[in-house]
Amino acid sequence: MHNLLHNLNPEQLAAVTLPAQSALILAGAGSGKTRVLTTRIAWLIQTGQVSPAGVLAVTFTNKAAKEMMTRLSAMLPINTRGMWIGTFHGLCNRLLRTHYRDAALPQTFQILDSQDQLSVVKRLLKANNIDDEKYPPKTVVYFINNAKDQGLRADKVEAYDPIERKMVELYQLYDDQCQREGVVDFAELLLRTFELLSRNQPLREHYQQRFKHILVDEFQDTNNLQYNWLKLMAGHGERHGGVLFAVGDDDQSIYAFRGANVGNMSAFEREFQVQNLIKLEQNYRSHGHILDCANQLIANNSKRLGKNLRTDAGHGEPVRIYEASSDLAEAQWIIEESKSLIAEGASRSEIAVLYRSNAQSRVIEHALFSAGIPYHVYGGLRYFQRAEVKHAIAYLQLMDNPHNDSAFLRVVNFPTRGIGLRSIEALQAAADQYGISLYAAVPYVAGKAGSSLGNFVKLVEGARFETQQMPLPELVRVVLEASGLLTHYQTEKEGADRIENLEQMVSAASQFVSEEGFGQAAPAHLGPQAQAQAGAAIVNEDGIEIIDADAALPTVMSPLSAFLSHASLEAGDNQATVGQEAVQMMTVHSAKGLEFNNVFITGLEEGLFPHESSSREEGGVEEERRLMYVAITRARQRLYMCFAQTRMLHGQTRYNMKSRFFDELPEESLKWLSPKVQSHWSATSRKSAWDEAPLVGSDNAIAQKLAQKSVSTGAGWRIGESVAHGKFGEGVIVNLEGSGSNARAQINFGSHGMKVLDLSIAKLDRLGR
DNA sequence: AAAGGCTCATTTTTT
DNA sequence: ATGAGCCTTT
Repeated sequence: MHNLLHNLNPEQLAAVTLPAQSALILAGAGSGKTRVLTTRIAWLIQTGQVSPAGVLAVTFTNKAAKEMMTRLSAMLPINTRGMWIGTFHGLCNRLLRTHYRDAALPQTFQILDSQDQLSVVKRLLKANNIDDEKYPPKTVVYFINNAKDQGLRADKVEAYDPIERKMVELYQLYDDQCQREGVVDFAELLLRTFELLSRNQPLREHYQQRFKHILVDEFQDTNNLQYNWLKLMAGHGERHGGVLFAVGDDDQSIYAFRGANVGNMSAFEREFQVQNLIKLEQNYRSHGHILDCANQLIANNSKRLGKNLRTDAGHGEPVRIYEASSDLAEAQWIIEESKSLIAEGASRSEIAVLYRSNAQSRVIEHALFSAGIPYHVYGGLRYFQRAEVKHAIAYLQLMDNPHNDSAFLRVVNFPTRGIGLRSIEALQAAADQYGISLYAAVPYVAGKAGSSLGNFVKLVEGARFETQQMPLPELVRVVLEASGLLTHYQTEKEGADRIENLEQMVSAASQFVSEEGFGQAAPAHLGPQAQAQAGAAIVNEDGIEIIDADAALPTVMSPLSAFLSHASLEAGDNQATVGQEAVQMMTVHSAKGLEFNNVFITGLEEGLFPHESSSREEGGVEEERRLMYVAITRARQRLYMCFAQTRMLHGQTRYNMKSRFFDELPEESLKWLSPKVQSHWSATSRKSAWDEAPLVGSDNAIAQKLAQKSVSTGAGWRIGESVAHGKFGEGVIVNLEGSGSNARAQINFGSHGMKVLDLSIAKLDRLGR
């Protein structure tokens, strides 16, 4: 036991060893949050306060869940595989698989990913002749998900205008359609579980009594449904209840746009009468200057629970700030600095380039590529989302649940087998008429179309029959062949990568089977204890028989069903080159939870970061500031920030002011690097027309304009330059016109708007550094 | 059924 | 500027 608690600081120790009461742990960035969470679980188990089966640990991402299990395994000699550690969605899936009957779902229900959900809605709009201009599918999806996240079914949503009434109607139709198909979307997993346990008292009490300790990670990211789900599980306001241990950081709440409600933290404190609030403020990650920046910046937010990070490490290097003349120059600077970091011995994977929006990555990628520096861009399509993989999955889905219309439509004519639009329309009509799935409607379609469709059905049935006794990886291999997918891509000229991805699915299946313990004869792979339990009914104190989820899971789910859930719930990696020794590029959002020795925060300009759309939303700028806080706290040793005077965005040149966040940082922790002014005007190493234009002339109209203007005014003002005006404050010169005494400047004063000032009259100060 | 042309939007993302 | 989705053409 002493081993476990060894090396914990006083706050961490207090959090880990709290009594069995609800607690809120305010865990600052880099304060050892995951360590506290996992050590708490280990300590509870080791001291005999709870058995591994009595722990429920909830995370948002599979990655976090996996990490928790790995760390826990290292601390205790237990098998964490059977433990209830997972994402909200993964845990709900587990519960619904077991209690599918009570949840009114087919045993082989399948999970729609966002793409599939959108396609269901599009189909629905078409089938009901609804104008998709007036009701854009994306908006409808948003409406539905939003309602579900609030815990509301269609009959409970209040509509205030005809549009909303129609939306509610569509919501109902959508749910009906999903029910017919035997599919559930992500939000449905949670809502269905919530409703199941709300209405089924014995079941609810069973789990409430079972889960003595519930632990939640990233609590600030919970939405209302998730919070209510946790309340239900913890038996809040009920006789049977576990203890809720919530860990989060309100300063790192950056997902309001997808329904996260930071207010859940204070709600939890109030509703659970939390006596144990512990702040983890000791930071083990960043040097002093970096933390000072983070602290001073976030102090500008009004709604905070309050927290200040401290470190024992020294000040370290000051934060270096660079004002680039253009986005290209910004990228070039990042290259130069990265090169010297690498020359000093920094590993490339310890350099991260962060940006507010994905569009910014392009220029930087280009510069890194030209410089021959390997890089890796986060984001993009994940493995299970790639078209060819989704096609293969669709065949598997049809074998397991033929009523999944999305899967049916995806592959009924892929590879092409002469089933065109007309056949599908006829089939859809029959399906609508009888209220059945497309697959089930096939026998009702006569003629040639009927026979092609019939052949497709035979193909699926045949594959199902043929693979009945096969281990999962072999099954996948057979389906890849039988579906014609492999042959199809073999004949295609650009198909090599796709074939490779398809082949990879066989190994993904092998890996899944061995890692998740879903061998063909499932119970044999479990430990003796689980085998004894498997399928056994548990009688609770009310004398009601309940099949507990972990006893029943392997018997209730075929390896195929399990693999399909896995494909939906864990979309896989996004690139072939994982873990390469490469510079890491990502949005600030995806950097959350990561840390690097060297971090660049780029594009720190008004309109970009903070993003312009944030000023329109209530609390938007505060969320942007938290985002900036997350960005800063990713850095261990060196932090770089930069911005550009001119930037290409959406095909237009923009002149942004530097970000307001610079004004919120402690000057003594910063080192402003004077821009190499001539680099913008005379750089010859760069091929860009933009940079070369003033020297050699070019057909780049904007560059020419720029060059002429800067000469014609003679006053020395330059487009992109920052200035200060007595009345309007700081601004950026966007354009220059006229010359001599007629010289005027068009200046963007941010919140004071765009002004055209006469340069011979207006008093302007240069703001260059 | 594939290829080429047009319009349109374009913050952030996991499950 | 760029790419995705949709529509037209071959």
